[in-house]
Amino acid sequence: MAEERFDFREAEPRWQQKWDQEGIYKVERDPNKPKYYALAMFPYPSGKLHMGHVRNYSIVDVIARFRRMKGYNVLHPMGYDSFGMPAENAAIQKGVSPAVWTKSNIAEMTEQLKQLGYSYDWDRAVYTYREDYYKWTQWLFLQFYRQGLAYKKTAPVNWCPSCQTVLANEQVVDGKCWRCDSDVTKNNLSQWFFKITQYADELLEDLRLLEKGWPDRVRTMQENWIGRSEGAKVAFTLEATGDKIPVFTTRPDTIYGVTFMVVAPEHPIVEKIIESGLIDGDRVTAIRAFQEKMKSLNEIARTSTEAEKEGLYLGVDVTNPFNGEKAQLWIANYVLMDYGTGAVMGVPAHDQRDFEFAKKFGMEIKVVIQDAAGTVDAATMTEAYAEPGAMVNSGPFDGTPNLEGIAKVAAFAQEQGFGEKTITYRLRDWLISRQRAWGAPIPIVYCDKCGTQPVPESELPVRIPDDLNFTGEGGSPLRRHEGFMNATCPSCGGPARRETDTMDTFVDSSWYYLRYADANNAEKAWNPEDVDYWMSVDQYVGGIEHAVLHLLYSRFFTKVLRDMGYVKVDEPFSALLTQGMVLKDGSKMSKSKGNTVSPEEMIEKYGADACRLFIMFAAPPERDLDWSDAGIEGAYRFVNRFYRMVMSALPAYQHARSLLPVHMGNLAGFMGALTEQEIADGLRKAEPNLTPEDKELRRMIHATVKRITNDLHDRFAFNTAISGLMEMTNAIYAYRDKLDAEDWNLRTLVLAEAIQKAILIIAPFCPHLADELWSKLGYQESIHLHPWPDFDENVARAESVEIVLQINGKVRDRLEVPAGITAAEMEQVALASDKVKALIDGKQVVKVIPVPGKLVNIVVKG
RNA sequence: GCGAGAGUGGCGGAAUUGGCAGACGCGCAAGACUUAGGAUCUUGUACCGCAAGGUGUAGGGGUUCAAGUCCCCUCUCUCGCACCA
Repeated sequence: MAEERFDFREAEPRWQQKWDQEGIYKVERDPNKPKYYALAMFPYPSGKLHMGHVRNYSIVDVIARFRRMKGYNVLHPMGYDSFGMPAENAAIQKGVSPAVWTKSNIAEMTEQLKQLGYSYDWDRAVYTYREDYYKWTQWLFLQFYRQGLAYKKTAPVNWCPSCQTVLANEQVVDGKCWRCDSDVTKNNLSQWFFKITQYADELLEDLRLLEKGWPDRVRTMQENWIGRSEGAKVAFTLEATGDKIPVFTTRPDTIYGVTFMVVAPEHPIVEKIIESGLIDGDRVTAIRAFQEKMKSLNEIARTSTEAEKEGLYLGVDVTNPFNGEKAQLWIANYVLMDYGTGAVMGVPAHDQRDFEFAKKFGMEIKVVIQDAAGTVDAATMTEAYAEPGAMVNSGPFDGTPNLEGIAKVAAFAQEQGFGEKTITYRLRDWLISRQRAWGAPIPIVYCDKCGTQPVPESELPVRIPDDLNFTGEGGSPLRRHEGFMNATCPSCGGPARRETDTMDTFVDSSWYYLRYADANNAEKAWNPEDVDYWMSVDQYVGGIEHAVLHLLYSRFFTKVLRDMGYVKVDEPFSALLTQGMVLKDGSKMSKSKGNTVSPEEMIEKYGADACRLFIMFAAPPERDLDWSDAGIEGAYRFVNRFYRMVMSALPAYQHARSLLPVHMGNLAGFMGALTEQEIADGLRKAEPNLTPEDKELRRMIHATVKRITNDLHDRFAFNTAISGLMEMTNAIYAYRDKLDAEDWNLRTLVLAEAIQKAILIIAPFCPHLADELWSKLGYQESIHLHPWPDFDENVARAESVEIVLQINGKVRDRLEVPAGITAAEMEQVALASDKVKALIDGKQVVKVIPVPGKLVNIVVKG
């Protein structure tokens, strides 16, 4: 008996099959229930699940199961983000087609997900690589195109030499490719973009809607990424050619302090100056050398704060439109072509970076903001003065407080016609072209006569041919596929070339959460009624690495689709939980370090339930979790301890049932289960016979149910919820040992109630174990369709509580007092305590502070 | 450099609103059962001290009857941004 264990190897697959057959996790729209959309970021089908996946999906599964039991209509779907490089690499290396490789990985991962007992509605699975999905990705592209939100332009773009494709800015991390870590270079190419900058302001503003639901960290990261900056644009004049060079500045109030100007080495004005013949050959050679040097450095090396400031005088001067003063024109490493206007005014007195540059190259420092004491002095200053002050040496603005000056100077420039107030963003448009074949082809053809033509919607999808030749050389295989390349122009019917770039896989994942609402629609991307019912996602869970990638793109998509009338929500994800990583020995699991833990082996050894329980118990969800082999052993032991607890209580449970009249619900016979109502009614009858131990167990159970419910509902404190469950289990063990079998009567309902509630609570964490034990109680229907246990406030309330007596804040005694005790009574009993009396003897009681139900602090002197 | 988060026993972590620091688990120790146990059950387990008692939440200071929690300074770690004009 003592060695009895939960036979997970037999029971887990059996329950999985039963759930599948009965379709208990399938979900439809239901106007009579509140809806709840629980979503995990869908995986790339790389082959096998890793522990990070298990953690992510276990968290969402617990949330989904809990909400389901709480009476919500829960949408909990899963799918695969299944376009992308690894499939193509497999094709190149192993000669297997990307589709075959992807499909077999999906099959394997789906099998694993099923083994873990996740409550997905598999009928709603989405697979981005399939025609029935990417047809709609292409359709969405056409909608964007029609709105002018998809456009093609030639620009310097990020190029990953290893992936042989361009990348969006968000996909370049520290100057390296987010996927393969190679150094990214800049290439000038004609590429397709989505105009995400058109939504920059709203994407920033609406972060406020997410204040409650999203972590500060992610909101801040998006805020920084969008990088809104208010200021002014002012055009300086290159007298020699008459060209205007606009600069962007956030400090127009310092414009009278300009002593030089710097442009990016690749700024077009540089070419113009060279072409104009204004400067001699030696200088041209020097400029060329400087440009070459900058080009050879990657972005990080060139623009890091650590890097020494480098610059070169171009030999020409510009004129400040405010005062007509001349300033030297330079190029320098620290000025970036793709931010602002690529040109910066140099105000060394009031900008630290300009100060350092001026010091190094011997430029004049001119003070135009003065502090109250008048101590800012160009001759003695050792760093830029960036504090507030009054404008000086600033013509008509002298005496103006500089913070007011910012707006006034900008307004003046606007009046005079050489500048304007403006806002600059760090955010760039989203480059979506990829020179890869395993993605959704961009539905565009090029006709010599008619130009760029969108593929008509009726001709979608533009299919990826299944006879592509993956060699790894010579660019995308689509380019070499004649059948794909050659198209007819939808406008004139003449011969045309097809666009051979595919879309960034982040386009696929920017709308998959909408497709889940209506996953099998062959006529439309989705039916608005379904999307309106299910959206927005109530709880989204995934890794922090998508803070400015997927999460920003999806927000953008939602806003565009809202403006086009396809969705009604402003934001796709009302609440976001970023789960921590799963570590081993303090560092990230990786094959190269050899510190991986395979979910497969863990499930095989301890079962899915133990695995899920450990991962939910070991750390709060947003924190990193260090995998511990001893820890999962502990979870495994608990699963069995729980199982034994219920099994050993079954005779008492059955005894209680035999004492109750057979109810309608129990007509199935003696194997029928006790309903909550029957237990509650029976306990009411048994009330006079209940011993203090009985009452204490009931109190403990009800109080703990309350606490756990709160942990799960309000704060995703799965770890403390599980510790509560363990405490319940410990209490039931202790109680059971005292329950004398000779003395059985309706009292055994106390135990019946306790185990029933405990099984219900463990259900979201250990779904197989719970259903197994639930059926042992006699229930025919799955526990996962049963409501979450409730608790009775009156039962949960303790009759007496232990209070602490403190003297000067130190604990000196403890007393058992009635729960409803008043502050005055507390004070009285505290001062009556022998221990307290002895300790305060001969001292003066200054103050007595009673805290109801908790403690009394006696402050004494002397 | 800027921004965010974190720092609590041997370890993972708990303390929800300023009110008993260390719940729960791991590990360890002892006992019971046992042919045996790495199974199971029970008990103990922050530190110092024989004890009474004292000390203790990165370090220092402060507010308060009372501080892991609030305020100020310092240190360390993690993450994000990083010459953004």
